[in-house]
Amino acid sequence: MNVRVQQRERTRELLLRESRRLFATRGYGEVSLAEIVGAAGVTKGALYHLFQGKADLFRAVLEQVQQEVARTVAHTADGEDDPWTRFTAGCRAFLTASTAPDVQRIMLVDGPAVLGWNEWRAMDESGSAHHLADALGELIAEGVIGAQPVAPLTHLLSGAMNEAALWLAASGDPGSGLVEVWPPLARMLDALRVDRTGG
Amino acid sequence: MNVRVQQRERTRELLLRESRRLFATRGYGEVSLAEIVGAAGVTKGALYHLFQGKADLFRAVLEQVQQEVARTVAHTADGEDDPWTRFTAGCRAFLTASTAPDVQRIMLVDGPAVLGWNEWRAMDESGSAHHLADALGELIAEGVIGAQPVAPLTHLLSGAMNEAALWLAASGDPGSGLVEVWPPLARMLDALRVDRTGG
DNA sequence: CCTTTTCGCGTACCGTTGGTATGTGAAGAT
DNA sequence: ATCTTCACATACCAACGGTACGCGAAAAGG
Repeated sequence: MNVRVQQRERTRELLLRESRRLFATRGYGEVSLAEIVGAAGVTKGALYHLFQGKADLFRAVLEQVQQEVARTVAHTADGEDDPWTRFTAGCRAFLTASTAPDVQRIMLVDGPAVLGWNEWRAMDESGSAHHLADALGELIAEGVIGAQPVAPLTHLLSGAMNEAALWLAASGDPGSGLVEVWPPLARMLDALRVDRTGG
Repeated sequence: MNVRVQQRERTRELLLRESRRLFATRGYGEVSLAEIVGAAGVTKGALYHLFQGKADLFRAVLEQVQQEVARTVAHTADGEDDPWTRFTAGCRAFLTASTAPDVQRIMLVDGPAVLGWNEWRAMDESGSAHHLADALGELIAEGVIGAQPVAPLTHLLSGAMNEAALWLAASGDPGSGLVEVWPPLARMLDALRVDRTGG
C-alpha cells in the first residue's frame, strides 16, 4: 500500500495544479473538464475517481488558495509583537496576497458564485477571516478597541479588504495602488481604537 | 409601427421577469434557457431575437436590479437636507435594499462571476456606487471629511456594505441583523469626519 | 385594396458540455 | 499462485447554449 497512494496523490496534485491555472486565467464557467484533464495528462475517469464533479474540484482548488493566503497572513502577523501592529500588518499582508490573479478570480469572484455564498463564507471563516476575527478578539480583550461583537466587524473589514484587493489589482500597478488604498483603510482601522493617539 | 413594438416590449419584459426570478432563486449556473423560455411562455427563438445570449440576458436583469437599488438609495438620500445625514441615510438604505434575495444573488454573488469583475464594477459605478461617490465628494467639498481621493474610499465602503448586506441576509432576520451591523459601520463612517463631535 | 417587405418568433438541428457505466491491468492481500 | 482491490481509461448519454431557417402577421408602398 505505497505505490498506489503515491500515484493517487500525484494525479490529484496534477489536476489541482492545472485546474487552478485554468480557473484563474479564464474563470470557472469558461473552462471545460476536457481541457483540465487534457492539461493534466489524464482522463475524466481519473477526475471523477478523485473528485465528485467540477464544483468539487473547484472547491478543492479554492481550499488550497485560501489556505495559502491564510498562511501568508498568519506568518506576517506572527512576526509582530504588539497586537495592534500585528493586526494592521496582517491586513496589509492580506491585501498584497489577494492581489495575485488566481486569488482574485478563484477566491473572490468565482468562489461565492460556484459554491454559494454560505459555503464560501464558511470556508473563508476557517481561513484568513479566522485570523482577522482572532486579531480583533485579542484587541478587544486587551482593551485596544471597544468591547463589541466581533462577527459583524469582521465581515465589514473583510468585505472592505476583499473589494480593495480586487480594485487595486484592476487599477494597473498593485504597488502604487496600495499607496492609495491603504491610507483610508488605515484610518478606518484606527477609528476602532478606544484611545486614538496615532493618526 | 405600434403593435409590433408593444409585443416586442411585452415579450422582453416577460423574459426579464421570469429569468430574474429563476436567477435569484437558483443562481445563473443552475438555470437553463429552456426553463426560462418555458416560464415566460415563449421559445429560444424569441430569447435570441431579443438578447445576444444567456450572459446578455443576465446583464439586462442585473442592470434592472441595480437601477432599482440605486433609485431607492437616491430617493432616501434626497429626503435628507444635511449632507452627512444624507450620506448615512443612503448607506442604511443600501443595506436594507440589498437584503432582498434577488439583489443578493444577482447583483452581489453571480454578477462579478458572470460578467467579470471589471464589467460588474463598471455597472456598479453607474449605479448605487455612483451615489456613494457623489455623497463622499460632496462631504469633501464641504469640508466634513478630509480632502482625499474619492475612488479608493468609495470602494472600501462599497465592499464593506456589500458584504454586510450578504451577511445580515444570511444570518436570519435582516431587521435584527441590521442592529448588529450598523453600529460598527456607523463608527467607521464617523471616523472619516474631520471634526468628530457626534458618537 | 393588393403586393411586397419587414420582423417577431417558432421549429429543427448541432457541437459541446458535465456526468455515468463499464472495462482493464497492475498493485496489494491471502 | 490466486483472488481482490483500485486507479484510471474508454465509451457513452442526456442536456445544454447556440444557430439556421421557416412562417405568418403587421407595416410599407403603390
